[in-house]
Amino acid sequence: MTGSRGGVLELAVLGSLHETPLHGYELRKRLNTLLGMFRAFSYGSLYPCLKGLLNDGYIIEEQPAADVVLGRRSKIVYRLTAEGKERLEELLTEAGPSAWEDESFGIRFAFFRHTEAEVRLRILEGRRSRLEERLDAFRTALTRTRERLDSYTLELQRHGLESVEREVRWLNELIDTERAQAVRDKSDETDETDD
Amino acid sequence: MTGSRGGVLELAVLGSLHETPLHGYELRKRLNTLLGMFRAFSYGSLYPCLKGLLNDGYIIEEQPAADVVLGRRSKIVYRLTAEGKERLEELLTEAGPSAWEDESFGIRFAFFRHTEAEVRLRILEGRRSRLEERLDAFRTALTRTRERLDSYTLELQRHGLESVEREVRWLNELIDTERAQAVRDKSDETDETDD
DNA sequence: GTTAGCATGTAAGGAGTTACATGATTTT
DNA sequence: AAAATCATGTAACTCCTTACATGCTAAC
Repeated sequence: MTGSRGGVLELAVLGSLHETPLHGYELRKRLNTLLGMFRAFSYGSLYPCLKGLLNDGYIIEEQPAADVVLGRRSKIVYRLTAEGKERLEELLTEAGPSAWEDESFGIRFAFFRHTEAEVRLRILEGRRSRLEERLDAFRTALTRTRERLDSYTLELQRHGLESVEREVRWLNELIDTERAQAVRDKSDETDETDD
Repeated sequence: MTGSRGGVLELAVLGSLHETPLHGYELRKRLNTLLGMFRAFSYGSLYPCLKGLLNDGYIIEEQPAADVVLGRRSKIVYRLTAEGKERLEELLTEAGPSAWEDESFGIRFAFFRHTEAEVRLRILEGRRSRLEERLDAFRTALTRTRERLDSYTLELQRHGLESVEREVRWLNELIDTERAQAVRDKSDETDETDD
């Protein structure tokens, strides 16, 4: 509890290291491949973040494997500790605004595999209402302003609107799938107890 | 040249005030309607920005109109100065990476009406190659990593990929339109000189 | 008469980036 | 032997947000 980084990088790092131990350079590449369409991190933020996580005991330097030992130093491989796993779980459990805002939703979704079904649903629904608020605000503003906008502004808004509506449809499908899965899980449970 | 704000807010403010004088509160609402689907600014950044622009002589406080005078003070209306118009033109003329990155492209596009046709084309093309780089990097990474990803990660990447491809198609259409317009403008010119 | 919205501002801080500095290792 | 890429790190800075502080005005 020393570093209090609280950004989205912390989650990204902990989540990545949960899959497999990695060194900084490789970690960054993975992250930027995983999230390439949404954002990219620089070394200038990654290394200090790793330092902080190390300091807090969430990760440790792994003793190098036999085949990497001789001669070549450098390459500091980090591994998640038990405290780190706990911390990651804690981060993945909170389903608040910080989970469905633009900057963080992508990373949250990327680690849905490790997120509880209930939390997944609340995050998807939170994201959806966030976007719907945006659509409502836009439509309200449209009726309020009786101004003629130029064609570029109009085209920008049309495209933005379409993008958001498209994401809402995507979320609808995901939510349906999650709900169906939840029902199936429940009936499985019942079947078992009914036997 | 004192403030050196250099952010995207400066452009947004100068661009908005170029259309019509406004006070801070109203300015923010307009901006957040105009760019609502992409981003939103807070008062905490807007007011200091206005202060800086005022200090640099890019904007001035307008003497209140007769109908706003009596009783009610507050409401500081800002108007673009000649220097401010020059500064705006300067900002709108530079067609570098700062024009087609994620954070700034939307605002740049929103003020395309005030941007030269040539610069418009270069920004649209710059944005497109930026996105195509992203697509290439992704596809390269795909062939490199022979790892099985979980369904959520896969779904995230699929959606991200589709979003970017969709924007590229949108840009293609815009570029075609711009090019056609440029040709038409040129032939108009020729017709006139040919007479 | 109190809530909601209009209106302006500041101080502290967050979450990153850029640019720099350094060196090992692999490829050409 | 030069160039590219792998690898780690820091200091200064940027741009913006959050939270706070203040007061007016309109609507219910």
